Amino acid sequence: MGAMNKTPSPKEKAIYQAVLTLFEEGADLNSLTVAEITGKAGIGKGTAYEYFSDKEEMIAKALFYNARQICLRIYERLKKEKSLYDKMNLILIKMEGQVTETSCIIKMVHVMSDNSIVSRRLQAMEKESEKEMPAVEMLRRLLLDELGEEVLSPEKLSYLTMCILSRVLCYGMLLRDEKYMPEDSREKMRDMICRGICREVEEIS
Amino acid sequence: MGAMNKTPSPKEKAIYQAVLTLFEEGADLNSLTVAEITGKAGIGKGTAYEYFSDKEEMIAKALFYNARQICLRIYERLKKEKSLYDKMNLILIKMEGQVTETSCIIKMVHVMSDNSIVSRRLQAMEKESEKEMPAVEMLRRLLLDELGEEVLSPEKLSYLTMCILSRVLCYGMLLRDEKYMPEDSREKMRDMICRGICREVEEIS
Amino acid sequence: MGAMNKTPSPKEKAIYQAVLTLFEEGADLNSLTVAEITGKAGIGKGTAYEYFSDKEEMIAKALFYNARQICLRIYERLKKEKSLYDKMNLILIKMEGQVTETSCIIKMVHVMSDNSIVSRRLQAMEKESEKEMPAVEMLRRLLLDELGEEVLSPEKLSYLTMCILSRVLCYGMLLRDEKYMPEDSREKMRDMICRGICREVEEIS
Amino acid sequence: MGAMNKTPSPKEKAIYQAVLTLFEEGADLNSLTVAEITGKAGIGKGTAYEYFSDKEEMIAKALFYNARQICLRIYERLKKEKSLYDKMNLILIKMEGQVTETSCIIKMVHVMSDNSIVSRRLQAMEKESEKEMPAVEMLRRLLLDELGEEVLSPEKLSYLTMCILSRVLCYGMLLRDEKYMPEDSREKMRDMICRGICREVEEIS
DNA sequence: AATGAATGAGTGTTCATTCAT
DNA sequence: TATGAATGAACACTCATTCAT
Repeated sequence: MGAMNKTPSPKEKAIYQAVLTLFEEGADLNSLTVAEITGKAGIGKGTAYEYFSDKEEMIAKALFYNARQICLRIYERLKKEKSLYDKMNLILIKMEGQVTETSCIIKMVHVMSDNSIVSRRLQAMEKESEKEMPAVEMLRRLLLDELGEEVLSPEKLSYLTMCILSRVLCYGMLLRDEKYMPEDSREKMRDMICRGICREVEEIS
Repeated sequence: MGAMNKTPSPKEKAIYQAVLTLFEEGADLNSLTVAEITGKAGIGKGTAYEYFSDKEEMIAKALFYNARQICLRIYERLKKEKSLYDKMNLILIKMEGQVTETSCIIKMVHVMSDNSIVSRRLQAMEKESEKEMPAVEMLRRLLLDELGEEVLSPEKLSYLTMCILSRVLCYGMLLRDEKYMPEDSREKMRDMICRGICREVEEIS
Repeated sequence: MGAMNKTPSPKEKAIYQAVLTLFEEGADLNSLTVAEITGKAGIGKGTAYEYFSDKEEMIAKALFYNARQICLRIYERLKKEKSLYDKMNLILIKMEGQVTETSCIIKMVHVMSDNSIVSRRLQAMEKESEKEMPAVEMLRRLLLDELGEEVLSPEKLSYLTMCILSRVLCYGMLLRDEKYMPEDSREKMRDMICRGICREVEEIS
Repeated sequence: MGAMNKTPSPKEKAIYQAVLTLFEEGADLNSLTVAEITGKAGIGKGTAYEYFSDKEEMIAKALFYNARQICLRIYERLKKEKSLYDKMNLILIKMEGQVTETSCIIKMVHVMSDNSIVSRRLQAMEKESEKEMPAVEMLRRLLLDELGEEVLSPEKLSYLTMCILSRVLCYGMLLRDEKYMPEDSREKMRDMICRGICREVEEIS
């Protein structure tokens, strides 16, 4: 019932933050335990159940909330960059390093395509709140800022959004597989990706 | 060392097939149980442990094996298509429908980026067997067929491979998020994607 | 560190008592199951793991605690006997009958010399708590009461302690092997043992 | 059916030897597995079941057989020693060191007083074969050699046998508890024990 | 006779969830 | 409202035993 719209209570925030921290510490979201979460949050196990109906809700809402906060933050930061190229480049640079803000967002994108219970919760939340995944929302806004409202058909907007998201995932995968990549090689790679995105946006719009 | 190279024994195959079937039935790979797997495979629980050291190995090897088989099959099928555009389009078409061969491959790509135990197993297998993920291997081969060996620098080849993979993932996500999309809308989307891929390949190579 | 020093909580006591009861019912300590123990203790299986890290700890601590309690009780009882002969005789008499308090102590002595996990736990507890096995502690105190502190060299004290303990074990074995022994025959045996002990104590001290 | 009386077949001997070796390697008799035993014996798992009805029989018979062989060997060796004192002293010296022939015999004595299945098997074998535990048999023979047949009442003979056995156990326990004991200290201890035994034998006989 | 692949009953342990305080 | 002790269902994994070859 639109829980997503209210400002979370301090206890809820504590849970959200705990999940984020655990994730940043390298935990596997699928094997997080309630004890770990509430322990990290500094509240009692029973208390968590006053605010969430079960473990999956804790994690799903935490992912959603955190991804949203991070996206808002990144969005503000990106405003300072002039060109689309620079904006994209900044996002890619932010993906380097083991665990980053960005990877939390990416994680959420990933989880969306599990068949896990958390995944189904996230999808339900998306439906219910009529909000898209924060990452998608951010990229869409970025595109609208760039191209002006209503220039694009919804289809093209969807395409371009996903297109950018996929490039970002792509860079993430490259970083994983060839993490020995030296910085100058990474720079070339980022350049190819950013130019690819810009080209595509021009082409489509 | 290189267990991946041997032809799997009938029992191993039974396990692999069972995991595939369960996945096709919508199971969450992270909450598969050994009892489910061996039950579906029609063998005793203990028997599985004669061939695999633990549950994670069963699932990881099953994913790897199945993805490989499917990729080989798709690769053969793609040979019949003349142009890169048609090849890509066929891959995308194959992704439609709730559970498909392709989505099994995509699943494996996903799992690779969990922090789950299965994920770590897959990564170890990749290292050890010195084989890439089947999906990557297939796309790379496709590109080499298209452009001829050694025209591309390894960097560009990696980039293009990931680039295509991420587009495919992207289409998968679009299908999920807006699955109400009517067929003609999907067709437009596929067209944009395939053209995007072709454009990129030309541009880079 | 020194968990042995605290008064056990009610749940811990329930576990200790359950192990004792099961042992009295003739169970093999090596094949006790957690389900049996917690069932007999009247608590949930999970609860036991709030107080003990694993099954072996349950059994080892139970043996230690029970043996200690029993030894304290016997020690008080023995104070009423005047002579060493009478004290020893009382201990031997207490050993008759299939399952007795004494046999619980003996059991612990036995377990100490397994290579079982429980055995290693007991030995570790002995080290850590810097307390000897309750049976040894009791006999040593008995000897000190008899002979006065510091009359004996530590070596001789150790020797005499073990000497008595081994006689008691010996009587236990005789009872097992020739349990058809009529009472008057047993009495003669006890007499020989007690006289042997007294003779030895005099001789050595 | 008196299986104890026949010379064991080569496969049986292999099992017996395997159990002995495993024991010498520090295995806990309670957690030996059939796979370990047959593996060490170099025969198939199924084969073992042609000769033994179950795991417990394997272990019980192995203990009995091995203890018997060892006792015979020790008995022959002891003949070379002139006095009872020297014989006893030799036995004690043989007990030093972590795992020894002697400790195998002691182990059997221990197992006899478990409530384990193996223990019950051993007791049944003792009954059925009308043979005592090898260690007891050996000590009894030793005493008869020393004192001549039929000087002693059966009761006194039993007492003295157990008396010696208990001293040996006693030394074993001392070695465990104070294994830091320097050699000269151990020598004193052995002296006390041997003199104790001799004194007792004289006294009683 | 000898084997070892196959089995599944049995066990230790975990952890989401509840509820008395 | 907040807690965490208590719970027991659920699960991975082991291993004695069987039986087809």
